[in-house]
Amino acid sequence: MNIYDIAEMAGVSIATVSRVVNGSDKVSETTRQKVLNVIDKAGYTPNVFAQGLGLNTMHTVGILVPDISDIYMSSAVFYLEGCLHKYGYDCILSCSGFETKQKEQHIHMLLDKHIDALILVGSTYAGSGRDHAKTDYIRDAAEKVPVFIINGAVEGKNIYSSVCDDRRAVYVVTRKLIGKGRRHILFLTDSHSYSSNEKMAGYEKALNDEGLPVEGNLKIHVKNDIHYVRDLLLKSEAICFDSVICTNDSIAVGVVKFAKERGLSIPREMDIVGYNNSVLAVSCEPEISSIDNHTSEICDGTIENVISVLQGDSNVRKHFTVPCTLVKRSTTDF
Amino acid sequence: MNIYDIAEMAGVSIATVSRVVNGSDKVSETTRQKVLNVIDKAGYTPNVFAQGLGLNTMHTVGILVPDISDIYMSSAVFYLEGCLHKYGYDCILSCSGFETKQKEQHIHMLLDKHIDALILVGSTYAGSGRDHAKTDYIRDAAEKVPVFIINGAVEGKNIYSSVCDDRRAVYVVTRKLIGKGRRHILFLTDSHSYSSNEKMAGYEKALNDEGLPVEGNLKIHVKNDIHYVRDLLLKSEAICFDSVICTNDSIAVGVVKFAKERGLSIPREMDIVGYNNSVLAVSCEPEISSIDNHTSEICDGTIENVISVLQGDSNVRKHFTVPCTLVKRSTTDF
DNA sequence: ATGAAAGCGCTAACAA
DNA sequence: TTGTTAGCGCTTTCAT
Repeated sequence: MNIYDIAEMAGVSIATVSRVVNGSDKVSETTRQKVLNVIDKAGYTPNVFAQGLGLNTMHTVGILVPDISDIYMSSAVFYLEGCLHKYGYDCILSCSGFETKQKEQHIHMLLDKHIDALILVGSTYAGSGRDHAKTDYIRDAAEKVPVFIINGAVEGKNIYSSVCDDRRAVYVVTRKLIGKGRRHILFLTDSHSYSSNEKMAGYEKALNDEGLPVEGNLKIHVKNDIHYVRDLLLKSEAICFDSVICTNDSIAVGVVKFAKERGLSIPREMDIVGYNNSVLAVSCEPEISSIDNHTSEICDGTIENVISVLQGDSNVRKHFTVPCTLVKRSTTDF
Repeated sequence: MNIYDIAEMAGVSIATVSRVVNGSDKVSETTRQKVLNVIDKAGYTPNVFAQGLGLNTMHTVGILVPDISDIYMSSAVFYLEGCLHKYGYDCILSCSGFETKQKEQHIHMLLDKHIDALILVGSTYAGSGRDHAKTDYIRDAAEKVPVFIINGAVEGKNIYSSVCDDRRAVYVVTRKLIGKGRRHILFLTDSHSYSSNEKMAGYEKALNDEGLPVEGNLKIHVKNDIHYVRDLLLKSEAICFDSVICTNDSIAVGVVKFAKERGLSIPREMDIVGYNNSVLAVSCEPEISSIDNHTSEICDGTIENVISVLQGDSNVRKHFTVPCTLVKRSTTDF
């Protein structure tokens, strides 16, 4: 069942069928209806490969994610897919892990499929935000298709990025903590990504602005694992702290478990702040105050950009920022 | 940069290039190397649309999921994508929601892309397992491509299904509960899916086998929402129960919150069993004993099937079952 | 072992 | 408004 069959059945040429299928206005209403009827009866769908060959697009965008089983990224993909679907785009999903080699390999595989755009989810793709060379592979990809980064900033032609204002969010929270009287604020992260660095920058700036020292042993890199974090803190009797800022909720849950094990009263003796405002924040007791990075807004905004760029719109923001907000629960009292 | 360019540069015909690219053995080693060199230098990749047009495949499989932000499904997709990638397949991901209309629409969109196979993740696609007509849309899809169901059983030509032995797992746990002396076991589910029904069947059979009545008000459908569950139970003073089996961990967390609010000692005064053994089970306090349905095994097994079917292998299991196991934590003591 | 040429199903430029 | 036809880049049959 191809365009020739439909043309014959409708008594028109394939060009006319093509026009009808593609909604051209250069077809009389009569023939349009005639063709539409035939198409409907025959249940005809254009062959996407042939369309792709002619137009060099199959209306797909590639979504690259380090780990879709991560609760934050899966919800991002959920929003992205939903928006894209509305605009008639399908998405090819690929999980690259966190290693550069693999990231590049996955990007190649996606580019080979002639995707219309590439979306990189998570700041891991933005490198540390310091070493320019480490993001060269993104600029390479951008030679072929527009690249959109969710929560990461990379400079380059044909690259569009979005971030949430992590630096500011952590800055504000840290100052609140200090204002309340905290003096030993632990900063726990599981990553060296752009986003993680931004958060840390906010943390350090707040300390500086308040005239407090930035203590090296209060900035710790941990595994993204509840029990690992709990056990690490239980073992680390040397470091003393009275509050904790975590770069995701999973880490924060580990801290809550630590505090309970130690018999600490939360938040009286220890404030705990999580990140991403995921279901993990409300699954433990006390429920965790968590910084919400408004994933849905970032994703919506990004897809708008994607569509604009694909439609040749020139007024597209190369970079936009979404504010973060602290969702207050029971592990803080400010 | 196309096959003609390569042919010219290598001084051979496009047919030869094609043979080399596709690993045909009807090429002399000399020319193979010559062509390979040119391809390498030029950085040539075949146009997948043209390949697709000729071969009617682009080596993609469609993955349909009701909600990728769900922690269980995102980890399933994680395994699936990983396996498929190994075999050189890309996956097109689509999130259909739980409504039949939408499911069908999404399946159509996937089929239009000429996917090589369709994977349906989650028992929501298998209907209740009772009403045959409700799964007709799956059989329709199976006319076009082989369909594989993760955790659901549907009969039909070209349909391959996999389930975990939910019925047995719940049966065993329920009997353990009864053996321990529990007499009012609450069963909480958020779905009417095949899997949910299986779990309930195991629950009921255990009660029957132990000579206990199946009380209607102890089988409750709830929303998949921690606070909703907690509040519902707090309000429901009329129903009395001494233990709870939940069809996912999120519900179980709600029950834990309820029990703590009521000041109940867990598991002395109340046993709680979760499902899926997700991170939610270990994020609360006490940590939840949860039935693990071995998602990775199901996914691995399914992808093996996918590859076999696509390679024309005839010895493929139409249906396989993976056992579930209870991961014991602190909300049970047997 | 290699090449010539006919499709695969569609879009779009050009003609009518 | 409609039709004719030349690609799009590849695979594959059939010669050689």
